[in-house]
Amino acid sequence: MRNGDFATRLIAWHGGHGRHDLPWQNTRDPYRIWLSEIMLQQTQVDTVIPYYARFLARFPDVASLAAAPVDDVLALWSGLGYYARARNLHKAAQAVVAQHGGEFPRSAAEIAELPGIGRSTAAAIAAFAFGERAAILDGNVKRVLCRVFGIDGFPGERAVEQRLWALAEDLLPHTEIGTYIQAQMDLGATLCTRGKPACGRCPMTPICVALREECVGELPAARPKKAVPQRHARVAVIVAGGEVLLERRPPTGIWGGLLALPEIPADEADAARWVEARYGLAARAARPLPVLNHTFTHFRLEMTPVLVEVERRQTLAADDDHRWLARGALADAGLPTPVRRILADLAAAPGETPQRALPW
DNA sequence: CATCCGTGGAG
DNA sequence: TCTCCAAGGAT
Repeated sequence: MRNGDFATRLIAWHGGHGRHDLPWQNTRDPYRIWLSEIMLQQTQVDTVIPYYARFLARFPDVASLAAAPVDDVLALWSGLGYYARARNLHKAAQAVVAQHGGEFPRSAAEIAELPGIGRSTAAAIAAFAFGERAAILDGNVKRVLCRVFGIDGFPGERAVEQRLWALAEDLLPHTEIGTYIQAQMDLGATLCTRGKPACGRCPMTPICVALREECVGELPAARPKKAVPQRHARVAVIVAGGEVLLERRPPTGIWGGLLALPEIPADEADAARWVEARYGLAARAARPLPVLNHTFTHFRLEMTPVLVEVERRQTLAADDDHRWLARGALADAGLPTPVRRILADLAAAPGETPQRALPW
């Protein structure tokens, strides 16, 4: 087959069977396209849609995003994961304002210089917004190419990925780039899916190597298995006067830069004493709350929240790294999902004694 | 280059 | 309950 057949089939299929009404389509505004591409990194369409709408309502353009405090950006990202995306998005917006006069750069090469934007994302933005002839290589494209061209080996391996990039470049049509890029994503997302691909409705049926050799289910090759480590953490739910103390996490590592519950050192037996010593707050009592398990891609975390009620919060003033959060402000705070869950459960649970008001 | 970085859906 | 990984990028 000729390379051109791939694009021709794809574009023809997309007219009648592709997706045309996603919230980030039907625009050439690079800001809206950029935001969607970042949110969609390692994240499925249905998950992104409500976040995308809320984010755009609050930050309709690059200038408003650049001018915002990073905490406001993280708050709108809360629950979406991979929070470095939000921090990089904010940094990139400021770079567009400071270094490009508020105008989004127009070439894939320049776009890729911005933080959080790699080769594939830069190509998608340049293609959709400016019609540049640039290849993408996301999960959808990797899966489709591995199957249609019968490429074996785990796509995360350098050699396989290089081969896929070269192939993606070779397959690029000379016209209708935006449609072609979108069609690649649509084919992978709606027909050539990971499990149960709909080969019967696929435009690549006549040319698909995996289909012909009956190895669609084996391609692309799976990621090599690795043991997932189990970690444990105790976190302090420090409550005073209906507010809970949050502490900013270090800029690197899990939940970097987010406000979260303070982590109690593993060798610290007495949570109440630790709170008194570290924060100068007089603790009345400490009691464990229900354990919560959270699974990440690369480890599991068993979190044990310990409720520590303190006399008053005046001795520890809020600063940039410490915040007292009222229950009503929970929804608007940039918290990691398990922390949000712990606090929501606490707010919903009955008090320790029926007569006493909820601690928070 | 292998590892790290979140969360939720699907099977 | 468990596995696998989705519109990847930074280090």
